[in-house]
Parts: sequence; C-alpha cells; structure tokens
Amino acid sequence: MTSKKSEKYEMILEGALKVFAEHGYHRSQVSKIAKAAGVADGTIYLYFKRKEDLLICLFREKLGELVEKFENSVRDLDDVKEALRKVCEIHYTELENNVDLAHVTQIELRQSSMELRKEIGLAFKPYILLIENLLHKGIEQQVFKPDLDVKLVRLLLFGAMDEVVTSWLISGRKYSLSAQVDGTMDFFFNGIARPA
Amino acid sequence: MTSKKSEKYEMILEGALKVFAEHGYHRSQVSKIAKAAGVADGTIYLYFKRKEDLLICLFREKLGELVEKFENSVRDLDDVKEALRKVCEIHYTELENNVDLAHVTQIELRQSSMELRKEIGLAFKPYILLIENLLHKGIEQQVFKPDLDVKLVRLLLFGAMDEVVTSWLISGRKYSLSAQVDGTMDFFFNGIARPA
Amino acid sequence: MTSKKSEKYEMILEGALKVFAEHGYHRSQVSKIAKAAGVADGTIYLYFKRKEDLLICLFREKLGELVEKFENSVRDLDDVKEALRKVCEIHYTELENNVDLAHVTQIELRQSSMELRKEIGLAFKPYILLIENLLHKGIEQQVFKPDLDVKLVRLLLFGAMDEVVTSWLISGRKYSLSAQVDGTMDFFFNGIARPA
Amino acid sequence: MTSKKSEKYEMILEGALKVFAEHGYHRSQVSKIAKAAGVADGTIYLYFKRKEDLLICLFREKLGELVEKFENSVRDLDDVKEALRKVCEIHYTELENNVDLAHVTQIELRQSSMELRKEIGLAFKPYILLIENLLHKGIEQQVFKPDLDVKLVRLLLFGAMDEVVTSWLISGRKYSLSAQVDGTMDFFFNGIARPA
DNA sequence: CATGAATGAGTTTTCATTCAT
DNA sequence: CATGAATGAAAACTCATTCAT
Repeated sequence: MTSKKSEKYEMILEGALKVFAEHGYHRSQVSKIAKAAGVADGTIYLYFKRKEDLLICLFREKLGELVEKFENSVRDLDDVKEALRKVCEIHYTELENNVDLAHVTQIELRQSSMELRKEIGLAFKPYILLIENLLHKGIEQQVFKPDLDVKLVRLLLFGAMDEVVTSWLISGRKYSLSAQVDGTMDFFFNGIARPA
Repeated sequence: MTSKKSEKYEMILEGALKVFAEHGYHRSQVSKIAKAAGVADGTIYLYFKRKEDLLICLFREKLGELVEKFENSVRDLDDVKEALRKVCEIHYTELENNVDLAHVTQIELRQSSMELRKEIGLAFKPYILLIENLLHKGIEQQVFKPDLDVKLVRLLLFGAMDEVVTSWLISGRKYSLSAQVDGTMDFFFNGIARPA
Repeated sequence: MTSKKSEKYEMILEGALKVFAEHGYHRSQVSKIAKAAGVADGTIYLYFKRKEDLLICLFREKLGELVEKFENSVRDLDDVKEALRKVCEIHYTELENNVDLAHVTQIELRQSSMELRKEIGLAFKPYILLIENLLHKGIEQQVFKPDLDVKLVRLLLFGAMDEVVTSWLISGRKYSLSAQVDGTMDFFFNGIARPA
Repeated sequence: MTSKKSEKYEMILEGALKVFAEHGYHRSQVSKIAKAAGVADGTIYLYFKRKEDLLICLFREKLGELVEKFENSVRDLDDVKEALRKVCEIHYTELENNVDLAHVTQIELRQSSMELRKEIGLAFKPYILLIENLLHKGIEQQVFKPDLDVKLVRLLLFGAMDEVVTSWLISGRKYSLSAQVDGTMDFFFNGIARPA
C-alpha cells in the first residue's frame, strides 16, 4: 500500500528512529544516523532537506501506519464504545511493543520548534479526526451524551492517553501499559463521579 | 511573597522567561537572556551553574508559586468536586493569563533531555499529589467511585488538562481557555457515556 | 621520507609550527593556525583531537626526525668521542638552522601541563637512550671513566646542551650556536679542572 | 635585610606559591590565590599590576633569597672547587627541601611568554654571574683550565644542574636529589673521559 | 586600604550542510 | 545516485580585571 519509496529512504528512517530513541534528537548527529543507516552522510541529504525533516518524516510515516491500523481496526466495528476501546488498546499496545517509537513520539517529538509542533499537530489530525468521528457517531447512536463538546473532548481523550504513555515511559516502563486500557475506558465513559 | 533572593537572580529569571517564551530554549542564547535581564553575560553564571539551570530554576520557581495557589485555594473547600473544579480553573486561568509561562511549561520544558524530564516529573509531584489527595478524599466521602485506580486517574486528569492547554497555545489562543472548565469537569465527573 | 600521511595533516602541522613559534602556544588561536595552514578551522579537528594534540604531534614528528638523524649519523662511528661530538653537532646545527623548531622545543613545549611534560619526557626517551648507549659503549671501550653514573651523566649532558640552545635563542641568536660544539665537547670530556 | 614589605604582600605571594605549585600557572585563577592568601580578589591588584606579576615577583623574591644564600655560603670559601660544590649542594638541597618552589622554578616559570623568559633571564643574572666569578677566580688560581670559555661553561654548568632538578621533579622525586652532588661535581671537574 | 560583585572580551570545539569526485 | 572530506558559523562558558561601596 505504501508506495515503494527507495530502499535507502527506509534505511535512513530506520537508522534515525534507532538513534533518536537512544540519544534524543539534539544529541543525534547526522553522521551517527548515517552510520546506523549504513549510508554516507551526504546521502541523507539526497532524501531529506534537513535534519529536522528526518523527525517530521519519521513521525508522519510512523503515525501514518498507526492511523492505518486504527482505521482498519475500527472500520468494521459498529459499537462505538467497542471502537473507542480498540483505539485506546492500539494506542497503548503499539507503543508498549515499540519502545523506540514511543521514545520518539513522547519525548523527542516534543523537543522541537513551534513550527514543528504545528507540523506535528497537522500530522495528528487524522488520528484526532478519527476520534472525533467516533464521538459524533456515538452521539448519533445515542451512546454518548448529546451535548458533548466534541472539539474539547477529543483533546481530553487524547491528552489523557498521551500522558499515561509518557508517564509509563519516564517511569522506566515498570508496569504494563496495555493493562491500563480498562481503567482508561471506564474513566472515559463514566468519569470519576459515583453514580447517584 | 517570594523570599528576597538577590534582585539580580530574579531579573535574570524574568529575562529567561521572556526569551525562552519568545524563541524557545534552544534558540535562546545566553547573551540574549543577559541583555533581556539587563546584566552582563558572565553575571548569569554567578547565579546559575549552566544554561539548563535557568530552565530548571524557572520551572521550580514558577511551579512552586502555582502549587501554592492550588493549595491555598483548595484548602478550605470541603466539597471535593468544587475543589477539583477550582484546580482546573486555576490551571486554565493562570496559564491563560500568563502566556509566557504557558509557553515555557507546555513547549520549552518538554524540549529537554530525559534527565531533565525526570527533574520536571519530580517538581510536578506536589501538584500530582494534590490531585491524588483530592481523589482519595472524594472516594472517602463517597463522592467518587470507590474502585477508582487513583494512580491512573490522576494521570488521566492531568494529561487531559495539559493537552487542552497545549492545544490552545498551539492553535494561537483563538478561544478562551478558562471557558473550557465546565466542559472539562463534566467530562471528568461523568465521562462521555449517555446515562442509562 | 616521512610516510605519506594526508597532505592536510602535514600542512596543518607546518602551520602550527609557524604560529606556535611566532606567538607561543597559548597565544596561538586555532583559527590562526587554520589560516596559516590554508584550511578551515573545523578541518583541524578531523586530524587532531584537540589543540594540545597539535603540540604533541608536532613534537613527536619533529623529534622523530631528529632522532633518526642522530641514529643515522652515529651508526657507523666506532669512535664514541667522535660519535658524541656528532650528536652535539647535530643538536646545535639542526636547531640553529630551524629557528621555528627551536622556539617550539625550547620555549613552547615547556609551556605545558605536568601531564604533557611527561608525554614529552617519553618522546625524548629515544634520544636520551642514544646518549646512554654511547656512554655505555665508551665505558666498555675504556674511553670513558669506568665508574660513570650513566643515568646522571646523560641528564647532565642533555641539560647542558639544552641550556646552551635556550640561552642562544633567548639572547636573540646573536652568535653562532654550532660554533659552541668544540667548547661543549671539551667540557664534556675533560671538565673544567686544570689537569694536574 | 629585605625591606619590610606589607604583610599582605607576603601573604599573597605565599598563596601564589602554593597554588601555582599545585595547579600550575595557567590553571591558577586569581580568585583561588586570593582565597589561599586570605584576601579579597581585588586586594591582589593593590599589590600586583597583573597576574603575571605574581609569577615574576615570586620568582625574583625567591631567587633573591637563594642567591643571597649562595653568596653567603661562598663568600668565605677560598677554595673555588669547594665553592662550586657548595653552590651545587645548595642548588640541589634548597629545591629538594622546597618542592613547591621547585615546581615553580622548574615547571611553571617556563610556562610564560618570551618577554617573561627574558625577565627571568635577567633575574637569573646574579646567579649566573656568581658562577662566572667562580670560574674566573678558578682560572686565576690555576685550579681551572686557563682557556675555558667562561660564557659557555657557565651555561653548561647551570643547564646541567637545572636538568637534573627538573628530571628529578618530573620523575616524581623517587630518589635523593642532594645525593647527586658528588657525581655532578666529578663531571664538572673532570668530565667523562678516562684520564690517559 | 579592602572588598567582592559585576563585567564582557575572548576561544575552543561541534556539527549540519555542501560539493567535487 | 553516492560519497565523505571539508567547511565555517555559532555559542556556552571562563576568568582577569575593575570600581562602587
């Protein structure tokens, strides 16, 4: 499905992922990435305009794959609650099983300029939209509250999950991330207040 | 209110806040900060061991003030729901009224090494604990669900609010942040599911 | 004669020799050396780990060449007195004909940390050993006194010649250095005491 | 005999001696010397024009004391051989018993600009002259060879002793320096050649 | 005389990026 | 397309020296 980009392109991105995850963006010299990718320093500039592009493309590429997974998993689920749970499950498990990627999305990606942050926001759009769509669908189906502020809630949902992942990562991954899905979903669906 | 640290110390920190907020940490040269603070470059190093210390101290100082405000506001509130709303309100309004600080906490502070991230985590501790205490208190008072996973929920709450602020900031502050308190609290208390 | 190290390597070393000789080690900025060598500042760091390395390598390289000359000249001389005279002659004439080098060995090289001094001592070893060997050989051949403290005498010989060179250099090279060979050898062989 | 310079003046010089000996000239910050001397940084500049002056004055002061000792010891000795031995003995024992001073004269003092080297040469003058006078006297008394090149020999003598001290210092002072007097004098008087 | 806080000039080193081969 | 040697701009930090108190 992904257009068959040059093999080197992929190798460089893989190298960047490894190096960024290990050393962080600012401590990752281009030459180190080149070595990890098995290409010459200059070669990188045949595929990427600048170092920052590596981060952006890496992010787009990987996020693209993730979103695809989200969409594939959710497509056939009519139950929006089930679908939202699936989204959360994928969010947690994918990052749990892909620590390097987690490092990059939770830590390195934030180490960037305002402009890049906007770039990132843009690339997140599809994921955010997917959540937004689920919310709309849920409202239609009268599964979710009719008066939800969708724009706000999608942020709350995403931010909540995002923090759980970051915290898990910084803590040294001492517990299971995917085991938090149930608690997270209960919070999302019912909040913390004791039912009357 | 703040203990009378050296006047220059405060001036430097103010300068750092301004410059960091405008240009971001990595693009803020020490000399620029010195100029903004009205001192010589070298003077900064009489008060701070290294550039990174500026970020850390700035953060500790400001977060300390915030936590103090949180604690003062919450102390006399017996109603935990009211208290949590107050926390959220302060969280939103303080950052809304203090864009420079918001920039630093939401953007610049994340631009740092793993070590610094841990530092930051540590400094956030009091705030996180405050939320945790509210949760415990609410459970005791049977206002919140008895089976809450407090450790998880405090992350979800904080992450949700954090993302709302970041998003508001990146979007260019085109809407009122403090106006999101109601929506946020409704989400926290009752979740998104339509009551049966 | 010298193994064909990179051309730039040699150019940089030549530049360093010139600049060190003229301004002294501590007043020689790397950028000045780069200009003298006709390369960019950064290029120096492709060949040398740090500025101090320039001094060390310069020293090793040049001293190596000198020692080679010493050994070649002495190899075929059976007469140890003749050999020692040759050593002194080379010591004086080489530095006399190579004022820049003299500056570096007599002045700049001493401007260094204790650690570097040890480095230097190590690099001098072959020369010192050469003198020591001559002394041993002379004792065997019953040309030199049988009870010489070889370890001490080699220092006395070297120190004496070294001071003559330094003094000549500091005085502004107002007299012929190589003309001091005879006087030096007479001192070495017979001392200052009037024969009984 | 020495004019009673200010007490602070002496304290600063003592501090400088200690700090220079321990850390070397270039690594000795003025503030460190001030602390060692028990005065404020600025105070040093009431007594010395610049940092380098500390080295020069230290040197002049200490060398002055040494030369005084040399002269006192030699004054009443009619036997020039005995006198020269005494000079060597003092040279070795004084530095052996005064490692800090030895460090400064043998190592730190050389770490200086060409101009300072000339300064130093000047301050050495009295010592060199003392040796020169002994040589002249010895020639007159027909104890030393009549055809000595006095200007050259004084350098050879000084250089030889100087190197012995430096080598002893760099080696880590693993042997007795004063025990080298006999060997040194035998070398000076009779050289290394086996008497016919 | 003495202080020590403040100054700011000065330098090594790194590393993203280029371009001749 | 690929290389990697060369580039040179950029910036944190130090520390001798000053001067208001």
